[in-house]
Amino acid sequence: MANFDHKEIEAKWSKIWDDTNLYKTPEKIASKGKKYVLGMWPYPSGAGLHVGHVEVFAATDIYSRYLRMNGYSVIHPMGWDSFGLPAENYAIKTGIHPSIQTQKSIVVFKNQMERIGLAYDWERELNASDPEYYKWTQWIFIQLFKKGLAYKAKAPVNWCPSCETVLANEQVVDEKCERCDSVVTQRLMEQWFFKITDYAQRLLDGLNIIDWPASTKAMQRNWIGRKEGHKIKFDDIEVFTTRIDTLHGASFIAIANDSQEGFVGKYVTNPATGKKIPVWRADYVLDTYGTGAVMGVPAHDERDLAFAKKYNLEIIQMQPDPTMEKYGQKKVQYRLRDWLISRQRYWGTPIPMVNCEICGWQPVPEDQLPVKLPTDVDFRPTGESPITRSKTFQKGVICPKCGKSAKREVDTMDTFVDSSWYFLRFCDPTNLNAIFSKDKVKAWTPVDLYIGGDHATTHLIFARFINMFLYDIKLVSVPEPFVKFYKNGHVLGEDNRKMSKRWGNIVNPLEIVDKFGADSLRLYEMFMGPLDMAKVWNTSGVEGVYRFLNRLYRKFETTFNLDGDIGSLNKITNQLIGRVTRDIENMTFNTGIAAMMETFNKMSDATGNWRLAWRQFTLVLAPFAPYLAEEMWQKLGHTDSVHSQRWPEYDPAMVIDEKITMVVQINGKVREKFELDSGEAGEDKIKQLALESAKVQNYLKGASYRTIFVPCKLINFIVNTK
RNA sequence: GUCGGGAUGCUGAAAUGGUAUACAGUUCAGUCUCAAAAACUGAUGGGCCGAAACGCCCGUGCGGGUUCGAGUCCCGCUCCCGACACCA
Repeated sequence: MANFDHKEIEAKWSKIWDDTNLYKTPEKIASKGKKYVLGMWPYPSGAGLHVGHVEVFAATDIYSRYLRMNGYSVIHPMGWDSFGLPAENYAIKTGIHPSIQTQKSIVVFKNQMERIGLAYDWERELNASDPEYYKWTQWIFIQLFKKGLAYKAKAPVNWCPSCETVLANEQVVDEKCERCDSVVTQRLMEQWFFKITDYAQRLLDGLNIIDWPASTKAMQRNWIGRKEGHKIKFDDIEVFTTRIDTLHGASFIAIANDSQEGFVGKYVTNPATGKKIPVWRADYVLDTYGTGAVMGVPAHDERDLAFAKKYNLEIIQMQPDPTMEKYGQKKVQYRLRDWLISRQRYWGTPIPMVNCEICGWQPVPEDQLPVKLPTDVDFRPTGESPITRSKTFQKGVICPKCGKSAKREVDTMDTFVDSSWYFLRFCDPTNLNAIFSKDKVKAWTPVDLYIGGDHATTHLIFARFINMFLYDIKLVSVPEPFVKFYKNGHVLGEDNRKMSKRWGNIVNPLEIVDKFGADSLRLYEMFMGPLDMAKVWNTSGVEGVYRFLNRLYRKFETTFNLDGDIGSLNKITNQLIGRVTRDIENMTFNTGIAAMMETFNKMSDATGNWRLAWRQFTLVLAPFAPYLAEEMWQKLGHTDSVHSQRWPEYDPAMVIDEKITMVVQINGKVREKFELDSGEAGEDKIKQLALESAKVQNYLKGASYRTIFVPCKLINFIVNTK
């Protein structure tokens, strides 16, 4: 028998869903309430959608469809994190402007997303590199500046001498440039920072009220790195320590070193002992943490000991003494550092600041936003920001304060700024007068379910920070933007390695769609295992779910019209509804799909009203396999979409099996099984049956015993051996 | 080193403290076919006893413990993955 024609039904239903605007976000929120479901917006790369994207997007798609069927008003939007280095590098190589390449990639991505049946409201589509979007990214920068939370200061940055450009930390791998393998050096440059350190404690506290994976929370806690300790003065040198109880063992002071290790040539007083101790420069002391100086206690710290041994410094043996606390002052120290957002790159949001020789840095007046990215720019790297070379960018720029001629900032912002607030703009994506309407954001936020990669110490902390800032200036109504976050595990290539051109192990999701259909692709990726675990791709697994869908549809075609009395079918589909409901709620889609397969396997032996059974099955299948479910729904005689139906109710009374297998254990080992009517499976009955069994008798043999009875499960005879 | 997560058949994996290996894949055998593919049926942790059936033993990384009963809880390890890392 022929397989169902996935290409035909996908084309047919895609068009109808599009024409009827089926996935439009409702204007008014239903009495049941709202749900905001979001997958991290992707960078639209030239390579098109990756199977890893599909995993995230299929998961939010299933969940949002389920919530919609449960009567919630659901917002499930999508957009493009389109600024960034890959497009710029491509431009350097080919001369094609990044906006052209980006636009092309977006078209490809969007097409591919539609082909895998993702239920997005495209009327809310956003694009980070669109001036209508980055205008408001700039606006946020100015609000931060006005509150003293954006400032410019000298800072060391990563510099690739061969590419002649600044690199982000993520682009430095083992101290080498990710692209050309040159050793990266540090340069001191004037940079813009966001003062995220002001929010350190609140970012830490907020973790207690959100439902995130333990690992992501732990990473953020470590990153913030709160430590309670003491500041201690050794004359004019102040140190930070968490072990003030070892103060009397401090035999030297080590300060951060900007040239070479060695004795500074001066002594300071240990306040606890009154002794003079030497001050040394040491490699292991960081300028950026604490006070940039530590007290050296060789007897209690390995690094201090190593240093003391190396330079033959005194090692004082002692026991910790809590009374030392009186020599210091309590101090909370964080590891978190301010967020460096300047980039000497072209393809990003221009920093909306003007430098005046008299008035200093001034924000561009808000009515002059956006500061548009100039198009007359040679992207080739020369060591300065490419925008410097624009002939138009600085034309007629005046200081907003004094009106004299001034210069614009030529750096752009880190793309993580763009993605720190996009989830808010989705609530009111086309607003021309404001960043968004407060009411609309209040209505839809927080995000109820957020799924994506584990950017614990980048995107996920930056977005919390920006949201918290917007909360402080009363634009946003909740301090935490993402109530529940799920991270997806990586999908590895068939050879167990990260998918990469280098290994030639990349699976193109669209090839899978062509061959097996969008439903099979979705189902397979969800069936592979738990969402957050790393998975290895296996194409024969796709064939497995494909076979399942074909078997299902063939059976459907020959039975969907059969009416009949309520038979065993009704019970199995009721059980299915119960299981799949629970599995979607728990985000364990793999077991939900297994439940559908199991149910289908059972259906071949069952009897009853097939039409009713298929109706239930189709509704349960709909979030997972939207195309096939829609086709089945139509065959069942409906004229409206399966995706606007209510999620089926199940009758708990129907779910109880009338036959129960009771197990008889002897000392915890299974020795006998009985099938019983559920009404009869009481303790007395099962005990009587067990005692009648020759096998059980053999084990009991007149020995004394007691029993443990677990209703509907088992009876355990504990025999007194000896 | 610190923090987090894991370890179950040949593989992906399932299992509110209660019948371990559901659901798939793989492989093998069979049906159909001139043949192959597809589809369908069956088998697929190790061992023992057997002609077969029935049955028995061992099995969830290792060693202990709690419990009538442990993949699951507790203590101590080993290994793997991820993040951070001279953070005082």
